[in-house]
Amino acid sequence: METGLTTRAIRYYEEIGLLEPAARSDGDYRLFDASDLDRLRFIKSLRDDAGFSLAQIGQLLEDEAVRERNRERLRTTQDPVERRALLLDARVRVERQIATLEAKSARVNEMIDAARTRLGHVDRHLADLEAGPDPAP
Amino acid sequence: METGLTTRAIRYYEEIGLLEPAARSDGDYRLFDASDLDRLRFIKSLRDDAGFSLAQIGQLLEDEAVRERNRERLRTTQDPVERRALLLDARVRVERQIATLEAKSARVNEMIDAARTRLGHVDRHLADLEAGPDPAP
DNA sequence: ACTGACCTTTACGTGAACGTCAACGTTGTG
DNA sequence: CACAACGTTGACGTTCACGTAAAGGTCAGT
Repeated sequence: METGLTTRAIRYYEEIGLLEPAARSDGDYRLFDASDLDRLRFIKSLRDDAGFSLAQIGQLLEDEAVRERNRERLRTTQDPVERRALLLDARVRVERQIATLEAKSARVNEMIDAARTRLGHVDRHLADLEAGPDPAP
Repeated sequence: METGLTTRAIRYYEEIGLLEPAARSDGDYRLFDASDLDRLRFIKSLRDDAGFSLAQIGQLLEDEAVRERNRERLRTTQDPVERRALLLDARVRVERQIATLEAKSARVNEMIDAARTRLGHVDRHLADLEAGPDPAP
């Protein structure tokens, strides 16, 4: 597949409600437009690169969807109380997301720093070897 | 448990060789010292926070172990050819680790940025609501 | 119209990462 | 020393995220 995902994986994502069922051709073939492909690539990246479970990906995508719906609702209501409620709800969702993501980022960055330090050590040893093979004890 | 891991999980990690079998008491109870607990917490963090699979965690830990052994070997050999080989091997390992980690970090940071932007929007809307409820169209 | 290469669903299989139960031993506490 | 509350090892069960075969339909090319 174009996206690196198998047909089976896409079907599974539809089954568990991670994706809206794709459009179909006359002969029941799934049809994907450019935005569908973007979405699929995004999911794959979250899964492979960021290491999220499908459940977490679902949460993130659903929060996005909720946000879309809330934007719509924000435009159609003038009631300040409801507007405030919608916005506070949105704020809670986004802050929760950020906290989750930052915990992950912090841990990964710690590991990158540690690895960089190791790389530095290795390179220093290599340079030593190049410069002065068998130096004085 | 102290670490948030269940007994079963720890047993499983021993089974698959992720951990060296823990020390045992007279009655065959597992005994953990402080460094064992650190190690367990580290694994849990990699799993939960960073989202690595146990296989990946095993790779990272094994690379660490290989590095330890190589350090030992480096101290005991003077042959520049072997020293160079050991160091180049170490370099490849570390660079592969860094690449993996940076891909993950980049993706996560993208998502954090996106989330922060959303949070900014939400806060601006909330501020608008606070300042001027029902402004002129 | 036919072939081969695609797609479809249904349904069972699989590997990872444990959970859970049974049967039993150990250890701290009254 | 009794006993409740912990631990131990099998061994089977479960959830997630698909893989894979079976039985068929579809589409492009000849």
